[in-house]
Amino acid sequence: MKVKEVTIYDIADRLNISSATVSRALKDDPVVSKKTKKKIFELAEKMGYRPNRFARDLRKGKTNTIGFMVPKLNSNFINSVLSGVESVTTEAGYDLIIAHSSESYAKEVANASSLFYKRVDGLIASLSFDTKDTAHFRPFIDKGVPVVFFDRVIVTGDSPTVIIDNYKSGYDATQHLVEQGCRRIAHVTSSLTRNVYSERYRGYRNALKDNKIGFNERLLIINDLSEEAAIGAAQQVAKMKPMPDGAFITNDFVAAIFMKTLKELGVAIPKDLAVVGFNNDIIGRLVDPELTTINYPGREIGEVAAKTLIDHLSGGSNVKKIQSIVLNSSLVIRKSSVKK
Amino acid sequence: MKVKEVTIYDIADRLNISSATVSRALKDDPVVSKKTKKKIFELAEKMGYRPNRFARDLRKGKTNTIGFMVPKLNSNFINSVLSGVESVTTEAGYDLIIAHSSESYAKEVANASSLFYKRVDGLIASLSFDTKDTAHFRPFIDKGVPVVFFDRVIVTGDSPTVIIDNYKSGYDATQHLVEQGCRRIAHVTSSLTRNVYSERYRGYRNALKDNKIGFNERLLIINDLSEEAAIGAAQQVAKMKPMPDGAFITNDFVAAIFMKTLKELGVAIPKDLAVVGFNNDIIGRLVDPELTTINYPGREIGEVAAKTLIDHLSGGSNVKKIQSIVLNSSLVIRKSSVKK
DNA sequence: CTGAAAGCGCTAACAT
DNA sequence: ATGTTAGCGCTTTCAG
Repeated sequence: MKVKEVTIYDIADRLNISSATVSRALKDDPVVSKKTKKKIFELAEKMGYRPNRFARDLRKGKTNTIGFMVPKLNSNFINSVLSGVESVTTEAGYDLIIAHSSESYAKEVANASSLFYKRVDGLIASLSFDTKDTAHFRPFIDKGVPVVFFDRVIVTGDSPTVIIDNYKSGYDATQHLVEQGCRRIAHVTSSLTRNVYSERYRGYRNALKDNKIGFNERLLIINDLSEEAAIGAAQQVAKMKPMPDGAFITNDFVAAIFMKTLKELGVAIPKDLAVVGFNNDIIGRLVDPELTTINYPGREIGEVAAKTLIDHLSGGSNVKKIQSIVLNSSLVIRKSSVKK
Repeated sequence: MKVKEVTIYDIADRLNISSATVSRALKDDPVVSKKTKKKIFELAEKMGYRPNRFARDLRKGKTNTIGFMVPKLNSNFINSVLSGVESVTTEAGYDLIIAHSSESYAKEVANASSLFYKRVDGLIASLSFDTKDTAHFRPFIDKGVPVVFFDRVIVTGDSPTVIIDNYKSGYDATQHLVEQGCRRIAHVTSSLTRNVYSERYRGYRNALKDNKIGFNERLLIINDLSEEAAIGAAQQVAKMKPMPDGAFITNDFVAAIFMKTLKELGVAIPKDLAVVGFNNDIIGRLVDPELTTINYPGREIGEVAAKTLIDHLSGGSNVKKIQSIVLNSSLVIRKSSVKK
């Protein structure tokens, strides 16, 4: 059943020329005459020739493959990033291998090793919740395989990061709540060892401070951003006396569930409690009231990360020279936070 | 900067044995003595050896790669499927190459060709809206590369399909609306050339018929399932006189936007109009009222599709013998449809 | 149990 | 403008 594959030798034989000429012609090398090129293309087409990538990769020592390492796949944000990455890499002729860690450090380390053995030409990565260090990226750096981090990053000095200004976004979100008259603002977020969350938290703290509002540790709720955690956070907030009058929540999914749970508990939003989310997922426009959020341009992040990597790969810029690329983010005000 | 890669020859040289023995040892071939194996493993580890996949692939003539062709990536359902596929293929040691067509037939054809040239060992695919035929899958079949379709499928006789019973699901959804007292039931769906939509439509029609409700062509709204289309459908429905009292909508995202738009137009849901969606996306539980829907087990579909493919690849079952695998789906009743 | 050697298909010197 | 040839790293007969 298995049909024999056509090789450049088969083409060469039939045309009584050398395989080298065929190889050159197929790459459209200008050194080959138009006439022979034409003959070769036609015959290749006719014989159903398809180039053998392994032979080529083996010869050239590169895979034309880029690794995409993320904590999860079932997130709107990650999927936007992926679509941005995909469009750029495809355009540039690279394949993508996707690996996700389910937010586990151990799995992330395993994935790194797997991609390393698969010899990806470059890596685009965002870290898991509990990733402690970047030792597992060392092999890539040591072998000269460029790595670009996005979103959840660690600045290593070897790999650029593509991010937004999480500090400013956190500050803006909090400031907005203050301007709406909120004085007891809860912050629902996740592990503060991750830059994205710690920066947003720092923005929250500083906005409070600049408005002379004391920080209340009980209003800081740290969890794993799961559905259960979101429900728990809402229940916790509803029980507080006095109840908070605002909440800055580090992602839209959690914010949506948080709002829903509070509504079920009889809390009016935004009247009793104003809510600001993060990410600008589509979900924020489907819930009632519509969710104020921070627009986080996933697709652009993906495009920039991929472009940076490919630039480096094609000998353009050097990835080591870039520490970070910061994209614009902005507050999107909707009904969930407007008290006035 | 580029560090030379360690090969089996380097290991062989250092140990004064042949590369063949090293190769065998590395594969844990029982024919190699425990002692030499141990030495080899240790040295390989120490020298930082990593096998060269292209050399191996070149030699063996297979890529250990599976193609995943879908119409889009930004869909909850597709992502569930992907996560199911990913877990199975990773487990079995296959890489995944992902290609999406943005619902374009032309792009789908191009993707098929690209994956064909990349010599994937197998293919898992779901068709675009306007895909007319499966000629672009012919090359795979002809070369003996197995293809498994899921969700949006065409029965070819060569490739199995993994699906749910869309007819029954459509019937159940409609029947449920009838039982809630609906008599003028709109159906919002997409291109009836795709099996999923035509089958659901058939279920809708037959449920109406079995309940002696006449079919009204004006209540059938066909669009591209975009946000704009969903808004348009809602506006269209709101203007009808008499207004429909129920709607069966072919996906949850569209249903959510449809409901939201109607609510803004002053229509009470479910009282004035009951809604049933399709897919059981998380979004359905976040909107108000919560959305009645058909549970469509994406992850299981992905797992089954991948297992079927890999089974075939490892010489287990023969993919040609299976025409289709139908997984269970079921009606999930929530507030958006309950009038009583 | 181990070794020698051919060859997978392609590319890139180095000729001519 | 084209041909010759070596070799990328591995697996797999075939021999011992």
